[in-house]
Amino acid sequence: MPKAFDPKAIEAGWYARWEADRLFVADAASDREKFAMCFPPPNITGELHMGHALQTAVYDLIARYKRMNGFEVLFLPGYDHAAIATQNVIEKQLAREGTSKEELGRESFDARVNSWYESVGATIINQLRLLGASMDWTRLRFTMDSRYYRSVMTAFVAFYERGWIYRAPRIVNWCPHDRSAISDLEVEWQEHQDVLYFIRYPIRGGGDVTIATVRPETMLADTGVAVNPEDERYRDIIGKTAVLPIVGRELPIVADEAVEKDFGTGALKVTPGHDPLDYEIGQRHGLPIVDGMNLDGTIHAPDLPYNGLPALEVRKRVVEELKTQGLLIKEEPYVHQVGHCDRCHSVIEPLISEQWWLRMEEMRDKALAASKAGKVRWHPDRYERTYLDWLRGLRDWNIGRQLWLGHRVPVHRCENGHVTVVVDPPASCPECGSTSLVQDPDVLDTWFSSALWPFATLGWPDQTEDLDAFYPTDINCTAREIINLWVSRMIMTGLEFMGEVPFSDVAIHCVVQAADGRRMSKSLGTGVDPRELIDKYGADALRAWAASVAMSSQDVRFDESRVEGYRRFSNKLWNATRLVLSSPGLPPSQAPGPFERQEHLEDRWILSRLSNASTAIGAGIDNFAFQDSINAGYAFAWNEFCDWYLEAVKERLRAGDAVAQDVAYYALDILFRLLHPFMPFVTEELWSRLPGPRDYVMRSEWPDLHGRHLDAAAEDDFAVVMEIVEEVRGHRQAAGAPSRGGKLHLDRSISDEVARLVARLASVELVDVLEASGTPLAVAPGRVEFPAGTGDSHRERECKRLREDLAKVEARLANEDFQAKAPREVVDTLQQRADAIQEALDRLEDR
RNA sequence: GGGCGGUUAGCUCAGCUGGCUAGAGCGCCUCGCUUACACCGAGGAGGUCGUUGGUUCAAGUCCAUCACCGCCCA
Repeated sequence: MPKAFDPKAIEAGWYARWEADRLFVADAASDREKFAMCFPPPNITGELHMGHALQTAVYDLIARYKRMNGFEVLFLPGYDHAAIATQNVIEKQLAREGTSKEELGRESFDARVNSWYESVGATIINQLRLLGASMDWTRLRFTMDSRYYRSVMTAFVAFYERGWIYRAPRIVNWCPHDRSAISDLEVEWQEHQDVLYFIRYPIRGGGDVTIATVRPETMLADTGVAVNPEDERYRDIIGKTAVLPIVGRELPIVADEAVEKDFGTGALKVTPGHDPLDYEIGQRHGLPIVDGMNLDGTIHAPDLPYNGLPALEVRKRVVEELKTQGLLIKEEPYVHQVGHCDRCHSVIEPLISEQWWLRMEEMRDKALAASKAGKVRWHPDRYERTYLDWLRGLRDWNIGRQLWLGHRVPVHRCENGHVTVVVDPPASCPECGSTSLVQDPDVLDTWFSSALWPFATLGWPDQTEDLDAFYPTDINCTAREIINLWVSRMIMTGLEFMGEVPFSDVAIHCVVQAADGRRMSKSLGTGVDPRELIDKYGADALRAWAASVAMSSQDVRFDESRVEGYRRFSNKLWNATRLVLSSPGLPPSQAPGPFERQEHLEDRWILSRLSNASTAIGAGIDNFAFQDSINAGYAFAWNEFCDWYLEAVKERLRAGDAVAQDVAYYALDILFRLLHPFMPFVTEELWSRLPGPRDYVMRSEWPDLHGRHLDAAAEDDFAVVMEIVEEVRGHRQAAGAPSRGGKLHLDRSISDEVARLVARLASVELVDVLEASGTPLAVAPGRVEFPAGTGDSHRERECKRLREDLAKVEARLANEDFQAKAPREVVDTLQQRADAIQEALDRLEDR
């Protein structure tokens, strides 16, 4: 075995073997209990980032754990076409090449998109393999595959037939760059420094009213003025008519409770075509809608010189014009939230547009009922409220998008105006037989297709064996921001089409931030590429780090040194194994135990600790507290097995002691299995090197020891060993003595076994008698002496510390209320502690 | 504006239903290349647990208040 562990040397090889031996392929026909997870499909927009790496690590550790626990596990991979995002990426590419999708035309664009899918899809798959994800690649799914496409169409038709899909003009969030509507959830709000303009609108018959707006350019589409009915200032102008400057349109002045008295002047210009609130006010008062903007974000005002100019340009010109007319009263700096497209970051324009809508009422109610019945458990549970709050306020979903990429709405119109909504494109109109059919140009919101993921991937609407075997799936793990976009919608469609929630548990993992505490950003260069980390530290290190932070109560600032720490851990495991394997006279098989031969204290102790670790690691996974598992594994392996056990048995191993060999092998065997879900590569490698015939560690049984080997007496005795050793070392270091040598005398009350272990671990010679010149120990009756001197400074430091402790403890014990009200146990424990400190002090002070 | 989370060692984070003598990794200081590992070993320094009140025999842990940071939804 090489002296240092090199992740690169083993990782690729193992993954290839796992795959070749079909370890990850799920068998729907198996009679084992099924466990399924459909991996959240990454967007096919490019490389995977740290969030994906973390999420993959979590999923995969669960998958491997469940396999080891005897489940037939399906871990299904895939990716998502992410319509808007992907279209944006490809358009940017085209722009760099000096062309555009319009120039290419729809067909060439499609070809371009398809080649993109191929290359990026391969990149994503490759990255997941690098991470060691044990996914069933035979079941890889893509939302644009023909089968998946058909599922999406089927869902649309089913909704349509239920009467839940309709087409209607409404105010929507319009992205002028993408020339598409987007949903409320796809709007990002950013703070803008703007100007609030106060503009005077004359009133017919005398007087005027001043309104305030940050968007003067939209006034061209004003159709009313509104004031709050409670507002004394404006009571007498309600019902009058204002005249819109520049345009000359007559604007009824209406009273509406939605108007905020405190904003601006309290009088609101109403532009129903370009503001959601104004739209509602307009509806209530029968105000007409004027279309003031083109779909590319330029101003639509046919009779005015502004027609066709960009909105910001018109803003300037309108303000100029108002100034000349003396109608601009004042300008104030104003900070407010402006919506941006979360994909291309353009400013969102609210405008009226005819769109496809999906009625959500029935699905929402079913989802709420399912929650009430406790069908979905959330981890941490507080996220259930996030989900429920959103559901309760849910409105109809705008599922149409005006993009070139995605699932085309399966609505076909013939020349006679008949509408056909079917899964497969019809050859002719079922009503009039016309063969001149035109399909609706809109595509579906990407989330519409993702919402079907847990069952569409399994073959729905066909009643496939997979669907039967693996639906409902078990766990969904994702980021907070996806709860409403995706998780809730999966739950709703799952209930609707499958009659059952798509998974029983939702785990929300943390967000990995850059070192500055902000989101990692490619454009700012604060992103970290998981592949670089794998390259430097190995996939195991990255995964162990991910498991240690994934369920943090807050988002985590990325700290590379923690990943590095787990690489060192891999190396530690490697070298511990190397030491054990160097023991002469290897046992022939891997069936150590049940340890009928006489074990030494250190053997009984490490077995007890191992048992403890196995419980802790399993419980951590079961409770979605992965950090507990990884911490328990790390502490056991490094601080107990390596630091104490191996040091204690080194000589026995070298001497070929069969019991020590058995115990060491056994502990490593169990340890690698316990760590395998977290660090699959290094554990596979090391486990395979242990003696005896071996299959794959993932196919071995999960070693839940159920308390086997627990040995309280051994733990107590070994604790004494550790205490004495540490004190001796403390004295040694304080005395400036060399790292070995010196004499130790221990009282007869200390067992021989403890004494011998102490002598070995502290590198001192045990003596029967020690002259009074030795330094007394605090933790046990005994004395230690080094050739260089006694090192009283350590002793003095200890005395000081103990006296301070004692004072505190005694003060608490002296409190009558404490004695009277605290539970007996607590009082007793504290009293024992006081006694112990006193005892130690007595020993130290007795020269 | 509504809701949620966070504020613990120089840094990144643990601390469950109150009993802590507050932990880990990294970093720092002092020793040590002792045939598993210098990707290491031994020893050590470092925290009035954001503020101010309250409940309690006892509060990092519960309640309230304020301050700052972040997220979600309007």
